[in-house]
Amino acid sequence: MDHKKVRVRFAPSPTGGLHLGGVRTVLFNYLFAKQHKGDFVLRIEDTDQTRYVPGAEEYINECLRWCGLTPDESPAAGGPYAPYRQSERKALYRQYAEQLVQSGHAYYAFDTPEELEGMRERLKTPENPSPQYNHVVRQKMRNSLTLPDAEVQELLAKNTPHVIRINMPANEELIFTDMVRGEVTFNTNQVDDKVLLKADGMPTYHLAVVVDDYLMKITHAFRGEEWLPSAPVHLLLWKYLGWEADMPQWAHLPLILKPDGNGKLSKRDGDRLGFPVYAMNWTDPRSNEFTKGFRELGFLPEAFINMLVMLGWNDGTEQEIFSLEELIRKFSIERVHKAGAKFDFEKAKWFNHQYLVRKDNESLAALFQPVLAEKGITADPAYVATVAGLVKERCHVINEIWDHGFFFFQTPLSYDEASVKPKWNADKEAFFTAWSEQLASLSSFTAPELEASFKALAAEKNIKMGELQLPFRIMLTSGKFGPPVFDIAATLGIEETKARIAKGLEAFK
RNA sequence: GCCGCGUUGGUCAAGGGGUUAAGACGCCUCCCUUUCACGGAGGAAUCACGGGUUCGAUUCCCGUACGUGGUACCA
Repeated sequence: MDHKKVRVRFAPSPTGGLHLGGVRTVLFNYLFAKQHKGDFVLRIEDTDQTRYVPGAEEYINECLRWCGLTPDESPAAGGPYAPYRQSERKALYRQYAEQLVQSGHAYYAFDTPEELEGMRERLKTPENPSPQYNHVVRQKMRNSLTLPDAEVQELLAKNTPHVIRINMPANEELIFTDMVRGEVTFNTNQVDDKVLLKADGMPTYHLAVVVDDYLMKITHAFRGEEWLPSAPVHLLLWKYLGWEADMPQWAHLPLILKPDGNGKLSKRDGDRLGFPVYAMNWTDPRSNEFTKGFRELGFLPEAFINMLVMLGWNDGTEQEIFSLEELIRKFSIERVHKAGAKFDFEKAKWFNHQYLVRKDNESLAALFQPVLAEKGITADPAYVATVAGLVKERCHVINEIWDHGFFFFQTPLSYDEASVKPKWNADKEAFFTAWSEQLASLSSFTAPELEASFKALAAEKNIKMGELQLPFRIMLTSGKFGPPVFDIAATLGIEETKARIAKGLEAFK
């Protein structure tokens, strides 16, 4: 093989939020590059000016930063092959398209959008619902293959709007080796004369991807499986441009599918099924449509990444939890699955839970502070860390720390009285009144101390612990949930504990 | 329609001519815990179908079915 430095790229178009599948493509690119001590470049494919969405590029940068998958070269960071935004490379592409026209591998086409539409309408039949501009149809269209030379020259001279199309050969078998699928075969009859250069002078994806991959010395091209059908166009372009020897190795990654079948996972499915599809919150600046993201839902980036990598890849062992460093070491494109994977949000939450439990309390507290701030609550970092430590094993996402620990930040307003009242009596009331009184005499307000004195008094008054613990819990938390009661009391502190006992006693009467 | 790609429990998946066909998520039962979780022990559940090849196919080949992607001056 060769000894070229590995260079890969992620080439999104800035049209909106970054999809799960996009992040996974980034991840595979990144892991492969880092494993081979290569470069990972971010290239923005903004050749469709009508679809450009302001803010989308910044959003992509921020997603990558959050995930810890920072590109070595990008529009923001620059690099030896700048610019990395295709709109800024516009002037570059035309010469290559013209070169292809010269060599007979491409031609000018003057058909207007209306004429194309008309052709499709005319040729459409039940057997052929989408007629292509192919080697037979092009004979009847207005292009430099059918028009007299003089007319072509005149049209060009008059700046008549035109595109440049690839001249797909008839009936050629194209074979290439895909890193995940092995040998893949196509017949050129099945692919149409794709537009290479649009009327506005911008290249289409097809031209831009090969020109830029060549110019940027990309060695391995990973992209979603949806690109497989247009691979023959790209293969031919590499060949016709005379760059065959430098063509990257292709890897078409399996898609991430809807959990309930039928198609690629889309952000619509997330809304419909109640889970995020985008990495981070995204608001479309034009429609103001809001789509929630994994980050804001309370996912940890390392868990998000781990969950994504397992969708289509495994190392052959039973291990499921991997750090980024470990993934860089162990990842192999050969072990990537060929088939698409249905997204399972339950499993995604399980991954996050694994990371939540392992994470230190201080970090969790820091991540949880914004959630508290949103509720107008200010709390001491050390206190929040204690709470996080107490409730984390029952949370799937950061935000759930609130669901399982809200009572650490606010006194219960109402109680699960149905679980207390039926068995409530004067003896129990007396117990709590007495115990509350003696709290001040404890040598330390800690869980073991509290439990010891609680037990002692219960024994003295001849009441079973179980009969007492539940009411106590409900006084403190309002319901049947939460960490061990004495841990809660110890965390709350003596004043708050006494206050809650008093308040509970009132409510249970 | 045509073309490409795919198909191991509900989901993610290991395996790959002879196996009791791993493991994880989820689900169910029990234990732990007089809360909820964590944890532990069990359980139900899988090789799409039909032909070959073979002494033997989940595994190799061919069909079929199904799924999925593409079929734009979108990426």
